[in-house]
Amino acid sequence: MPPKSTARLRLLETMIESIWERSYATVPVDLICDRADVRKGSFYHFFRSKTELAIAALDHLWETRSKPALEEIFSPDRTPLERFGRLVECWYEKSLWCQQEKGRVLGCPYFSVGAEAAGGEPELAAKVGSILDQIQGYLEASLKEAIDRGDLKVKDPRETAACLLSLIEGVSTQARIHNDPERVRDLTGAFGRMLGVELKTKLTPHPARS
Amino acid sequence: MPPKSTARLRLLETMIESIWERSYATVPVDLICDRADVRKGSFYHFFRSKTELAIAALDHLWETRSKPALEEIFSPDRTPLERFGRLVECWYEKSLWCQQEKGRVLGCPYFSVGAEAAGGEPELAAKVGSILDQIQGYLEASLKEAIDRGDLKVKDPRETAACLLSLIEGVSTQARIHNDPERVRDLTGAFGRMLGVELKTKLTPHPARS
DNA sequence: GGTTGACTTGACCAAATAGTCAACTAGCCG
DNA sequence: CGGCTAGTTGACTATTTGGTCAAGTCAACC
Repeated sequence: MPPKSTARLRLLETMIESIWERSYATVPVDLICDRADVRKGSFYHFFRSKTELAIAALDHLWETRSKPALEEIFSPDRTPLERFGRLVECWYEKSLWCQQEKGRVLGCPYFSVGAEAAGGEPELAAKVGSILDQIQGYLEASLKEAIDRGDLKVKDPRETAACLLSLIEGVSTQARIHNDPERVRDLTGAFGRMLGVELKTKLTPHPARS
Repeated sequence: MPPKSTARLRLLETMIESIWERSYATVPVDLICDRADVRKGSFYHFFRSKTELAIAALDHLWETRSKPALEEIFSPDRTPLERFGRLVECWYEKSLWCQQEKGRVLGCPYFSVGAEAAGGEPELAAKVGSILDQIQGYLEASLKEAIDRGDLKVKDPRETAACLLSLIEGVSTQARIHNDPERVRDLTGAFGRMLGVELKTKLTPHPARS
C-alpha cells in the first residue's frame, strides 16, 4: 500500500530545494517545516535528525531525478561520444533553467553539499561520495565502450572518468560562484580536448563574453 | 608603525583555519574567539561582522600565502610547461601535507567557501570569485607564453585557463569529499591531456589504488 | 464499538547564536 | 600630570537553533 501521507515526500523535496539554494548548514529545520507545511513533530516522526533528512533527500533526488536523467543521456541508443555531447548539453541547459526559474545558477547540489559536509558531517559526505562514484561509473562505462569501438584512445578509463567528473563539477561550481551559466559552455571544448576528439553538440562554439 | 596588537592577525589566521576545516556557516564567532584567544568585544572592535572577518581572512590568505606561492610556481625562471608541472606537484603535496598535519584532506578553502557563500553571502562569494579570477590569470598568462614559444597549440587560452582551474578545483574538492589525497595525482595526466602534451612531474605515473 | 498504529499538533526546552555595551587598561604625546 | 586613543574585558541581550514530548486525530481492522 502506498504511504498514507505525503508529508515525508514534501519534506524530502523541500529539503533538496532549500539545500540547493542555500546550503546545508544555513537551512534550519523550522524553514523546511514551514516550506513543506509540516509541523516540527511530524518532521521528527519521519526523520531522527536534520542530517538523516539530508541524506534521505539526496538519495531521493538521485533515485527519482538524476539517475533517470543519466539513464536517458547514457542510453545505449547513442554512441558513447554522442552521450558525452548530450551530457554537456543537458548540464548547460540545466544551468540556464536554474538562472531563469530560480534566479541564480545553483550548480550541482551533490557537489556543493559534499564539500560542505566533508567538514563535520561524515555520513552526509559519504552519501555524496557514493553518488558521485555512480556518476563516474556512467562516464567510465561509456569511455570503455568508446575505446572498444575504436572511437577513442584513452589509457586509463577510470582515471579519465574521474577527471571528466571533476571537470564538470568544477565548472558547475564556478558557474555557481560567479552566477554565470555561460561558464558551463566551456565544457564542450574541454571534454573534447580531454578526450582528444571533437565533440558535437548544439552549443555554438563561443559567443563573445562580457 | 606596526600594529600594537596581534589580535587582529590572530583572528584572521584562526578564521582561515576554522573555515577550512569546517565551513563558513558552522564556525561560530565564539569558537574563533576561543581559538584565537581573543574576547568577543575585541572581535567586534576589529570587524563589524563575521562576514567581514571572513572576507578579510580570505584576502589575507591570498596576499600572504597563495599569491606568493603562485608567484614562485609561475616564476619566469621556469618554462610555461614546467610551471604547470610544478603547480600540480605543489597541489598534490599540499593535499598530502593536509592529511598528515590536519588529519583530513581539506581541498581548496576558496572553492569550498565560494560554493557555500554563493547561496546567501554574496559579498563573500564575490571575494572568492575575484581570487579565482586571479589564479586563472596566472594560468592564462602562461598558456599564452607557451603558445608564443610554440610549445603548445591552444585556440582560446582564456577558456582553456578557466577549464584548467575548474579541473584543479574539481579534483581538490573530490579529494576533500572522499578524504583521499591520491585523487590529486590524476591532475598530471589530466593537465597533459587537456593541453595535448606530456607534462613532466615528480609524481610517479600511477600506483595501484585501493 | 473498541483497539491499534500511523500520523499530527503546538507547546516546550536547553543550548547556541551573532552582536552590544559600558567600563576598564595602557601606552603615547603634550 | 592629564587626556587621548587603540585595544581589552566580560557580562549582557534577543533570537534562533535542533530536538522533545504529551496529547491528540483518524482511518483501518477486529
